[in-house]
Amino acid sequence: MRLKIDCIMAKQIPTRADDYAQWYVEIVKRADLAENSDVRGCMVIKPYGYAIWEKMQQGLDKMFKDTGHVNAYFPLFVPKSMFEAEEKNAEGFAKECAIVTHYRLKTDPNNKGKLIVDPDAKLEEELVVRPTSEAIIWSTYRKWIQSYRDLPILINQWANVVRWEMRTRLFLRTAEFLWQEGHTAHATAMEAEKETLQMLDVYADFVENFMALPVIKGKKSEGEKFPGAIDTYCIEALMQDGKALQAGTSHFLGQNFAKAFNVQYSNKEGKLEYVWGTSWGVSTRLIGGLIMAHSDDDGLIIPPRLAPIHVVIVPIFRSEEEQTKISAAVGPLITALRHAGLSVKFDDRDTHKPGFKFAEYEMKGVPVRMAIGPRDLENGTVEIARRDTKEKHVMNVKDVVVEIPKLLEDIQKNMYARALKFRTEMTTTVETYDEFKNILNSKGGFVLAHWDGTAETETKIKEETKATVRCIPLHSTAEDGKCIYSGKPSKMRVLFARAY
RNA sequence: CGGGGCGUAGCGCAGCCCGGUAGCGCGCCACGUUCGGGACGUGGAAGUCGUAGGUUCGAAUCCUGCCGCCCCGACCA
Repeated sequence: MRLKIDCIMAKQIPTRADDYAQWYVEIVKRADLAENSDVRGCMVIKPYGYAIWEKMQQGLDKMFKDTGHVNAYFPLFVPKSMFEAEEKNAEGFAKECAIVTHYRLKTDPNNKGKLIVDPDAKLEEELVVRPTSEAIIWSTYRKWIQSYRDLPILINQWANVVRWEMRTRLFLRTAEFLWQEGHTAHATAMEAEKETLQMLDVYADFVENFMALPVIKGKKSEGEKFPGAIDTYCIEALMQDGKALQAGTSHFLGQNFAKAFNVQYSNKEGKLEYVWGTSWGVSTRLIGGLIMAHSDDDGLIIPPRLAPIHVVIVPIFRSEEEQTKISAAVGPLITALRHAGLSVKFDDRDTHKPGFKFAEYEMKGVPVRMAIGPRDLENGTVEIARRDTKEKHVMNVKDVVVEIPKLLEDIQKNMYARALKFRTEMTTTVETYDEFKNILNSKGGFVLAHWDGTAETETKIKEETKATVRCIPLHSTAEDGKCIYSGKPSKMRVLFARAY
């Protein structure tokens, strides 16, 4: 309470060290990314936040297309009987489904101006609001697939889904969220497995190169895998508070959905076989990860490749005359920078002072700020400030168009390097359960430890420490050891962490 | 669903215990001075006190019902 008041007075937000969760919420709100709506658990994504999502969409969509996928759109509603066809999938999501039971309202005869659900308009069959689209998509694929010639089907959809979570947090877990879900169908298991891993690589590539966030690729344990999948692969990223965030998943579905929806094809020998499937998705949760991984106590820091605005230009003037002169000088610069493919904002509002604008764009995480005042006009210079390090330096106007793109690249690289260094420092290898607990309670982060591979041990560790097996890393070397909990033999270390 | 808390101006809150007809900060509007790191002064607008009922001469304040939200837990791949 006291902290809150102080923060408002000082126009500052709680620091990460003070209260990480509150810091996160304040960044989201003050950077104008999103806010809680009047609908329980659902957020309004504001223009600036949505612009980041659009950047993510553009980056991912191109990568999907480059790997042969096309976009399509399937219905929001799934008839209950269809939803329950794949048993494990249905069970896994049953507890968090919103269901449509009626199709009409009517005026309340006992309460003027109010509406009630019309009891006569009960649906013959309830409609589930999709928490994920495997069911509706596989029931459609059934109609599309007869022969091996119809395969593979490589489809992605950009959509919203609803999962009625008990507790929600802006971007990280909301009742409705935006995502993309890829759903592919293949003739062979090998091809489907290859697709699963290919998309995992696409996600890792995107998160590392666009979001500047290193990830660990791995496989989920039996207990953590997607309901209805044979194998779930994931990428795990580390946030600044030492907790892990699952940034994307790619599932090898085997023939589970093909069998549930009876999707068969004739192979070259004329024999009927069940189709092999995959699904994979990332969501607006990535925005939450972006914030938690990179931002600082002064606000958001957006990696240039996802920044809606690359460069903001703040003119410094006292009189209208000065303002006019600066605008004239800035004009060609803006044109040149835009020609270089950059998104440039010239903030010449005279309703706010420069200091206010500096703080505002720092809060919004704009990678590069350029200030131009009377002094610069005389010297033919501008002041350049980079958001990631807060460093400022004076630059000749003639160098701007060449130097800014280089600077943006440097910021992108620096952000990745910083996040990688953090993750490296926050990854600990332990041999004993005591060590394991100590690390979790002192510094947190990723912990590499031996595990016997059983669900019982996983559950016990989770109950006792709140840490879970994030994944069984794909690229780690086999190493004989003993499970930290049970002492049973283990062939390799797995990645543990407390997670979002 | 269990435990706790809160609904008062756009936002954040005080007032409630001890009933007398609503206040503070930020924001907003106007004017002036400011403008190279979140400016200041003066004036101003803005609230059926969540909702329905009860007690009372009188209710933001006391009582009861209802609604909504938040936090902790359970839940959440």
